[in-house]
Amino acid sequence: MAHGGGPGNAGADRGADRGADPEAVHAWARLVRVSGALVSAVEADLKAAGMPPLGWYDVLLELERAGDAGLRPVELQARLLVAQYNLSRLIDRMEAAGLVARAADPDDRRGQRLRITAEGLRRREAAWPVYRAAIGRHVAARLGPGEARTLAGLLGKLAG
Amino acid sequence: MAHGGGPGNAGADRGADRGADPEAVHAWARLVRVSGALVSAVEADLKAAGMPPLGWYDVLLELERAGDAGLRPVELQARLLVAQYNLSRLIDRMEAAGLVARAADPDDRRGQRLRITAEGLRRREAAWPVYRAAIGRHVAARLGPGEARTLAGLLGKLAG
DNA sequence: TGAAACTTGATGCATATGCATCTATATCAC
DNA sequence: GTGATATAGATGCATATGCATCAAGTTTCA
Repeated sequence: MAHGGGPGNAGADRGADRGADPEAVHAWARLVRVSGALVSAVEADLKAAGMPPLGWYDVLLELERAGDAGLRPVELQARLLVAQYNLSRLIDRMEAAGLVARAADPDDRRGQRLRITAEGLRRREAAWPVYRAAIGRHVAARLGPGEARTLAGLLGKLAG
Repeated sequence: MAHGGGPGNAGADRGADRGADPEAVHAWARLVRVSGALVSAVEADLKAAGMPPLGWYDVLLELERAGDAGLRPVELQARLLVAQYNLSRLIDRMEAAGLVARAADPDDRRGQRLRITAEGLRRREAAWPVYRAAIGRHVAARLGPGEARTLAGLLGKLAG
C-alpha cells in the first residue's frame, strides 16, 4: 500500500496558501491516496492469479510492441519512468525468469538490445485478462467512459 | 520513479475488451504513470530541501491533528493505508529520529498511543512550505482550481 | 589525433518493503 | 470462568529500492 494521507491544512497560514491553491492541494492528496490504493489492489489481484507484477507487465508490453528490433534499456527507462539502476536489476530478474533476453547492441558497444522471449510473450498474454478484469473492477466499475476520458485528460495536463 | 506504462491494447481480442472499456484502461494507464511521476518529483523536492519524505509527513500531520490523545497505530494504519508491518517500522524510524513518541495505551495493553513530539511538530511545520510549493509547481501550475476540483471528484469516485 | 566530457549500464552498500509468523492481550461462546 | 478465536503490534528473512560510484564506450572539439 502506498503512503497516502493529506497534506496540511494544519499549516500555520491557511489564509495565505502561497504556492498551491486549496483545490490543488486537495486534488493532490486524493491523487496520492487513491492511486496508491488502486495500484495495491490491482497488484494484489495480479499476484492472487499467479501473474507477474505490474512493473514486469509494463516491460513485457513495451518489448512486445518494440518487436524484433527490441529496445535499449535507456529507451525503456524513459518510457517507463523507472530509475536506471532500478531497471537494470528488474531486467536481471526478468532475464533470470526467462521472460526477456539481453543482446549486445551492434551499433553501440556500451549498449544492449532487450527483447521479449516467447515465454515472456506467453506470460504477458496470460496476464492481460487478469489485468483487464482488475481494471474493470477497480476503475471501469466506478467511472463511466465519459468520466474516464475526463480523468485521462486532466491527468494528461498534469503530466504536462 | 514509479513503474508506469500502459496496459495492453496489444491484447489479443481488442474488439471484445471484456472487463474494462478502453477509456477506463487509458485512464488507468495515465493514473499510474502520472501519479508515480508526480510523487517522485515531489519527493525529490522535499529531499532536496532536506525535508523528511512524504510518508513521514503524513504520519506527522495525522498525529498533529490527533492532538494530545494521540493515535493508535492501527488507526493510523487505516487512515494512511499503509500495511501494518510497514507502519510498525516507519514508527521505529520516526521514533529513533525523535519525531514521534510511543506510549502504552491505558485502555488496551496490547496497544500503544502515538504522539507527535515538539521536534516532530517543528519538522512538519518546516516541511509544509516546501511541500506546498512543490504541489504548486507540479499541480496547481498545470490545473486551474475548477479542474483540480473535477479531478478530486473523479478520484473520489474511484476510491468508492 | 587525442584528451576532456558525456552516456550506457552494472554494482556494493544501506535502507525499505513484503511475507509469514510470533507474542501478548482482548473478546466471544459456552 | 475457560477454552477458542480474534486483534494489536513486532520481527526474521527474502527481496526490492535508492544512492553513489564505477568501468567501458562514445562524442566533441582543439
